[in-house]
Amino acid sequence: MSHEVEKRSLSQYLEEHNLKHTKQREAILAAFLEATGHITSEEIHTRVRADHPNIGYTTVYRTMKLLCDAGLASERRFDDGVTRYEIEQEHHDHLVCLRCGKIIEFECAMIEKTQMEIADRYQFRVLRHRHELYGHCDACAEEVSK
Amino acid sequence: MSHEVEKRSLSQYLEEHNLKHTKQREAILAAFLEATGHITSEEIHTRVRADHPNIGYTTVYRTMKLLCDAGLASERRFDDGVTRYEIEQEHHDHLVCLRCGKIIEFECAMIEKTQMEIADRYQFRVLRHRHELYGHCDACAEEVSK
DNA sequence: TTGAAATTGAATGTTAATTTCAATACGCTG
DNA sequence: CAGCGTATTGAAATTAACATTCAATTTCAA
Repeated sequence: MSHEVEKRSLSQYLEEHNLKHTKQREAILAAFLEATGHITSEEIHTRVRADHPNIGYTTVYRTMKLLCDAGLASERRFDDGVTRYEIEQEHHDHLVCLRCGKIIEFECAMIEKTQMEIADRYQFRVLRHRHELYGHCDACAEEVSK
Repeated sequence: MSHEVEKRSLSQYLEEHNLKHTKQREAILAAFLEATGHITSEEIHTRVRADHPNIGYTTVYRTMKLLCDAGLASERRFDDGVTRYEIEQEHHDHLVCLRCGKIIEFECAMIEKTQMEIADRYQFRVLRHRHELYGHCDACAEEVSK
């Protein structure tokens, strides 16, 4: 059985917060971890339903919020207006293809540093940021120019 | 009379696209230009109503889209989920205070350059980007720490 | 096993954006 | 300057995504 670390992490969070350990939560966590990339609650719902036909969308929706609180997932909302979830990991930013929806992650210490300098200049305390580059990925750029 | 340049610019756009020149469009443009900063259609509607009580929200909404198409305004949507409009100008990014809503503009050639280098690395053609730093402005940071 | 408390999920509510459609205004054309 | 085709207007309805409600059900500690 995989994802043992995450399962334990969820259990710990549930215990610490006097929340209950349910099959639904377990199943949703598993479905989320098995998927790769940036996935919507809808998509997670579809996947989780394959094995657990009675799990409702609302439960998926609420569980994803819970996984975010528990530090296992993080929420992203790009310009298409739908919320997606990704596995929580080191901070990074995104390249988003406007044609095929492909999402590439990047991180750049230089930009992070520069951005703090800018904030300082305005006496601004940065709590979080978003930095997204929208355009066309390699394959789509080729298609478009045809 | 002020905003002559913008008025002419709008007229030209309307003519070129076989659209009609109406009092509403004129009034909405004026209200938008008189306001400073990042304003919602709601707010523009309220302002324009002071002088023109019969102009409906829908018209403001549509006219703001039109002004964007005409290159006079640009649309922004920060993490609070409401769309705001700003006067079209040189490219820049934003610092957004999560407490008071204050929006500070910044621009940084260094970051722009670095970001293009990153895109190149992934063979990605950037068409636009968003770079937003969320946190507390000077005054709010002080309040919060009290 | 039992019962208080948390969870579930269908249905409903919310919020902001967007579209519909009948009435009206614009601005050519004659 | 009157007529007329087309664009525009604005109130109301619709949509889309997120969020909440509540009665029924499940969990888990005692």
